[in-house]
This record gives sequence, C-alpha cells and structure tokens, in this order.
Amino acid sequence: MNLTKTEENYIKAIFHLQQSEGNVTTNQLAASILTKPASVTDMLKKLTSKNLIDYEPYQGVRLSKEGKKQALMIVRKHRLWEYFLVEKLQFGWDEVHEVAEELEHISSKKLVEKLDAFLEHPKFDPHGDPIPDSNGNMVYMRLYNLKDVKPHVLVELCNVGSQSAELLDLLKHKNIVIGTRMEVLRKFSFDNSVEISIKNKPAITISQQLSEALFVKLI
Amino acid sequence: MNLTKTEENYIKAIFHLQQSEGNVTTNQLAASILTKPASVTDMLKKLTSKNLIDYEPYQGVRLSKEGKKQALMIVRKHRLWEYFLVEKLQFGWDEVHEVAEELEHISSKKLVEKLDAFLEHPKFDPHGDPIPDSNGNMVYMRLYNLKDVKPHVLVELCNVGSQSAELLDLLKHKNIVIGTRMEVLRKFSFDNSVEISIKNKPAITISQQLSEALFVKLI
DNA sequence: AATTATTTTTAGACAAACCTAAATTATTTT
DNA sequence: AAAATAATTTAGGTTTGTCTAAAAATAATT
Ligand SMILES: [Mn+2]
Ligand SMILES: [Mn+2]
Ligand SMILES: [Mn+2]
Ligand SMILES: [Mn+2]
Repeated sequence: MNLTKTEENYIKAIFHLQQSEGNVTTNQLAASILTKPASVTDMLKKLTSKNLIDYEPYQGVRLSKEGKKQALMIVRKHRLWEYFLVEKLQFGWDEVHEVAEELEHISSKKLVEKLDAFLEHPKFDPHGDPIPDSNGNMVYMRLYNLKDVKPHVLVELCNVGSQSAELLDLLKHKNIVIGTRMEVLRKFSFDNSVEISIKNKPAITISQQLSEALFVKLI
Repeated sequence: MNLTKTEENYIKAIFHLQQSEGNVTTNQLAASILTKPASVTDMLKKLTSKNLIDYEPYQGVRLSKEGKKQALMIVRKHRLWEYFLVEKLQFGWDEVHEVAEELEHISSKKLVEKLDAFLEHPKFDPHGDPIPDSNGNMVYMRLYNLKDVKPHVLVELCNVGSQSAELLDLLKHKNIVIGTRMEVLRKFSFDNSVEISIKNKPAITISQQLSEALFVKLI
C-alpha cells in the first residue's frame, strides 16, 4: 500500500479539513491543495479505489480507517521534522513548514523511529501541535482562545494560530514562547485588547489580533 | 533552474559514471538508473535543452559546467545526510544509501547549510567518500587498493569499495573502521591473502576479496 | 414550483517519465 | 569492403497528475 507524494498530500489535506464534523467538499480540497476541482474529483476516485476514503459523488469525502492511519503517520513525520529543524538546526518557527512539507514524504519507517528517538520522543511540534506516536495516538488537550479567557484565570500558551514570521517576531519581542504561563488581568471592550501578566514581569497589553492567535490551556 | 527528482538522478548518475576520462554511454546510464536506453535518450534531449549536459547523438554525454555544479550539490546533500544518519541516528553503514537517495532531493539551500553546520562540516561520509563543500570543492586524496600495497608500508583505511551489510559485518568483527591504521606484513600468492598488523594487536590475515574492498592512503 | 446560481463531475487534452518494437547508426568480424 | 552484431535513436503508447470547457447535480432564490 505505497502512496505517491501527491496521494499523501491529498490524504493529509482531507485529514486536516475533516477535523471533527462533516464531510470535506471538493472545492475545499481544491483550495487547500492549490489545484482545480476537476483534478480533485479524479484523485478522489483513485483514493476510493485504494480504500483510503469514503466518497459518494456530490456528497463530499471522509477518510476511511486506513486513510486516517496513513494521515496520522504523515502528520507524525511532518511534525517530527519540524521539531528537528527548530531544535537541532536552529530554524525559526516560520521557516520550517515548507521544508517539512517535503521531508514528510520520505517513507522509511526506520528513519521515523530513529528520528523520534534522537529527538527524545517530543510530544508537540514547534507550533504546539501534538505529534502522533508510532501507533497514531496523540495527546489531546482542551485549548481556549486567549480572547475568550476570563480575567484572573491562569493559563499556559500551548498553540499558535499562525506560523507567520510576523507573529514569531512579535512574540519574541514580548518574550512569549510556547509554555509561557500568564494570567488575564482585564479586557478592554473599546478595542478588545487584553491586559495580561507574565510572572514577575510588569503587566503588558496585547492587541485583539494577537489574543486571537494564541491558544492556551487552563492550569 | 529547478530540476525534477528524475533529472537530478540522471545528472548524478552521469557525474559518477564520467569520473575522469571518456563520455558516458546511453547503455551505461540505462543500467545505472535501472531504466531502458530509449528512456535515457529522451532524458538526454531534455537535459541538453536545459544546458546541463553536452550531448551529441550516438556519441555519449558529459556534464556541462552547470551540470557538474548541480551534480556536486546533489552529492553534497547525499553524503551529508548519510553522515547524519550514521552519526546522529545510529544507522549502520549499509542502511543509509536508500534513504539518502530520497533525502538528497530536498532542495532547501538553507537546510543543507544548517545541516552541514549541525554536523560540524564533516569532510567524509560514512563510506569514506569526500563531501563537497558549499562551493563544490572536496578533498582529494590519492588512494590505493590494499591488494596493491607493498609489505612494510604504513597505511590508513579511507574508503570501502562496497556498502554491503556483509562487508560491514566482517569489518566490525575484525575491529576495522575507516581511519584504522595498519601495516601490510606479507602477501601470500597462493590465495592472494594479505597479512596485516593493526597497532598493538597480533597480526591478522585478510582474504583477497576483503583486500580488494579496502582503499587506503599512505601515511 | 420554477428559475437561477453554485458545486461537482465528465470529456477531452497535455506534459513528464516511462515502455516496446522498429529503424538507424556505429562497430566488429569475416 | 561487405556482412553481422551491438548500440542508439525514433515512433507510437501508457500512466500519473494536471488542466479547460461543457454537462449534470445540488442548493438557494424568487
Ligand atoms: Mn507534503
Ligand atoms: Mn507545525
Ligand atoms: Mn536519488
Ligand atoms: Mn556514501
């Protein structure tokens, strides 16, 4: 059951789009893969014949059990390589995605497992996304958008909603990284800015845009 | 000037086949790439139009200046990844080639340079082959096949003529690695076996087959 | 319920990389 | 120098993944 790079990219795109409810539509996939709907239909037929998806014409698509298994392994590789690039090769946050997009298609099972061991089995990638283990299991964590957190609640930054250089730049300047603990002090309804305190430091104010890009867990 | 994976594999194969003299023939290439001569001819036309090779129908092929430059960068990536796999991920000698065959096609310039730095700019890959630097220069070393070395000459193992698990296994058993220094004591013409001494250890005898797989430099 | 708009699929083509079989060209052998 | 052999190229197809344009199905409006 060896997949081509293109098939893998489709499978992964379906995986990300189908998160939770509903079927993934042809147009959604075309947009996500930067291709045309007609090409997607062709590929959906192919993936159906390989039993990787459940697909009814005009009704959208979901991954089959086998498809989901394959998707998890691609996501595993993608996130392990991102972790490697940031932690070992000193890449920035914002630079790793495209490279990992290529590295994720290297199929050696042994390579993945040895890389995982070398990295000491990380649980999260540099953007805070969970890394599936070799069985496809990953840590689930209930996350909240910082903009929805009530004042006086202690939280820890776990994930970012964007991987842009701009966001990385801003967070660096504010000395915030994934894992940083903070408390929401108050919120200003005029501009939806949020005042937060990071331990031992004077309170700072962050913009609505920034608060919407930060996902935290309760502690 | 972006090359496909297939184009890169052809360029690299030509590079390895053309070492020193003569043009590379269509049949040589077909054998090396595990394809048919007709397919090679198609690709040679394509590479000619991209100015990567000098090719006259029926007369064989050589890399152009640009082609050689590209080939050196692919070889650089291949050997850096092999070094990474052995030194960091604990792969065996014999296991790295196929994986590196895939990794070498990842095109990020930044990735190569950062990997090189992470590995501390190694000069040789795990098989003793020189790694081109970012300008395409590599260490040249006059090597001799151990079977041709005269008695009482001190030498150092620099390269192996095979990457098989079998050779690795035998060398491990005899405690020989790349870098091991040895002296040829005498040679037996009955079976072309060679008696060598490795410092502080009792003399050992190696077979003709093994002596032909070992390449050494004089010290 | 009928019309219009949107989404999706089908039909027919194309480029990349490969193939087999046949035609050419080059090299050996007689 | 002619004939036989070997190497190489051409001709014509296939598969994979893509595309545009047209047809069909679904969804949204009136
Ligand atoms: Mn990808
Ligand atoms: Mn990520
Ligand atoms: Mn390769
Ligand atoms: Mn090597």
